[in-house]
Amino acid sequence: MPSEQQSRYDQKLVHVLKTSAGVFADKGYHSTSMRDISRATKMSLSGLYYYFKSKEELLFLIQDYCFSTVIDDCRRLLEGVDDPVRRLKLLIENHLNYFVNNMNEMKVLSHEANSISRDLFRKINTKKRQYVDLVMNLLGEIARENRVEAVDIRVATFSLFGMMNWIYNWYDPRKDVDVAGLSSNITRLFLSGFLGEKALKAGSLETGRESHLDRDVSIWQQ
Amino acid sequence: MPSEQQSRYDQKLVHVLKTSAGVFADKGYHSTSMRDISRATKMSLSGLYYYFKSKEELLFLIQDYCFSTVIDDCRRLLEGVDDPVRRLKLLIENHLNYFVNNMNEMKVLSHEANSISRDLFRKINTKKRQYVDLVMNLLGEIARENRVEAVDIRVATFSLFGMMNWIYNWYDPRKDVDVAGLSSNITRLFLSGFLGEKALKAGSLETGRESHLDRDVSIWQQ
DNA sequence: TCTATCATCGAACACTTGTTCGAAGAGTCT
DNA sequence: AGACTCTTCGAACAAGTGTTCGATGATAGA
Repeated sequence: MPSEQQSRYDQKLVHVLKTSAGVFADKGYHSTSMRDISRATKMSLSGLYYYFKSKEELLFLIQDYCFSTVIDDCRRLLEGVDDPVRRLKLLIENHLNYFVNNMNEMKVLSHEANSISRDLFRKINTKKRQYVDLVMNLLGEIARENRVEAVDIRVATFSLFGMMNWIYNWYDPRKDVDVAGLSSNITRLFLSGFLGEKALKAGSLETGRESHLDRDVSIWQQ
Repeated sequence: MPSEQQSRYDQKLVHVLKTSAGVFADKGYHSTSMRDISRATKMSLSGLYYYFKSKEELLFLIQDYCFSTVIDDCRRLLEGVDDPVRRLKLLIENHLNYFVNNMNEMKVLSHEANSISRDLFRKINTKKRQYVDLVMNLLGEIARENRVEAVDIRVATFSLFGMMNWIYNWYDPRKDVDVAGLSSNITRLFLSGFLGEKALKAGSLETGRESHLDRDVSIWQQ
């Protein structure tokens, strides 16, 4: 519904990207052949190259599109929210929600980060660094406000990312708690861990089920 | 010193495994060719096949050897320790210490878990499941003792593994805190997060620098 | 020194890989 | 209809893949 303004080209490109992401997520980038992609997309081998000029660019398009959306959504969500703890909670919620609903793409993004050459890697990495810095600064702010001590901010930052990004290794939507549960669990786990004994004083830690995210679930809004 | 009982064969095998692990960690398993391994080990292409019968078995040997050591070390370390919190702390310490000192092998183990075929995958996965269960039971015990509520044990378990296993994506021994610091940070982060406001009551959470691990640092004890 | 096992090697094989190219189909305008 | 661009395709190529095989050097026990 959001826009039938996409050209046939865009629609098909999106279809190819999504399908390819599924195959990459399943078999891994390097052991997926262009023939596998051709089979999955029901397009001829050479026909694929009308949409990108190399297998690597295909990977890049998936990663870039996917990551850009996470960041944009995040920015939009945090707009106007000042309390850093609240900001962090929203960020975690957004990240996990997106991850679970676009597991294939996010797995490719997390797992194949180094399967890409220098130039293209740079492009994605600047965005990634911005995102990481956002979290790191947020944690720094929270630490200052709550006089958190004896915690290395870098370790804390990447511990949080580890908790969130590792889920593609184990999370099964059919067996495990739903996204809201996952989100509140990880938020509580990390935040009260980070704040330590000061967790209660910090307030705003109610694990309410009131999700701020019932928006579209797909990256490619198709 | 632990044993010069190794035959020339064993010594060379270990050398090949360690070198290969380095290449795999660097370029990834699937985009490393046997010719790359041949170059790195300074052995002929065909000569390699005297030590394993396929590229996949090489990967398996690395993973199996590496993971077996982590588990064995862990078992030995936990022997006789009863307090579950203490047990968990030792486990985390062991895991991280091993990870940092054998970054290549552990990266291959974490990152290339699915690059292996069904049969061999099974072999490693039974060990892995034992290890995961150990942690999961430990957390269950701790949760019961301390009346931890509103935390999904499975989420908590894999969050911990996420924190620990993600480090190959960011940890740089030259820039970051040392292993002891990493260990105490993550332990504190996770444990006081898991216990929540009951962290203090649980005691034994002093982040003492008294490491229980000044033992051998290499997997292959060469 | 002879011999049997261990360890290594060069050369080749069969196969898959990513990518290209020219041609032909589909779609839309005049 | 024709003309023009957008999209798709089959066939082929050069390069790289994992693996095998028979032969040769090294090693150590008799």
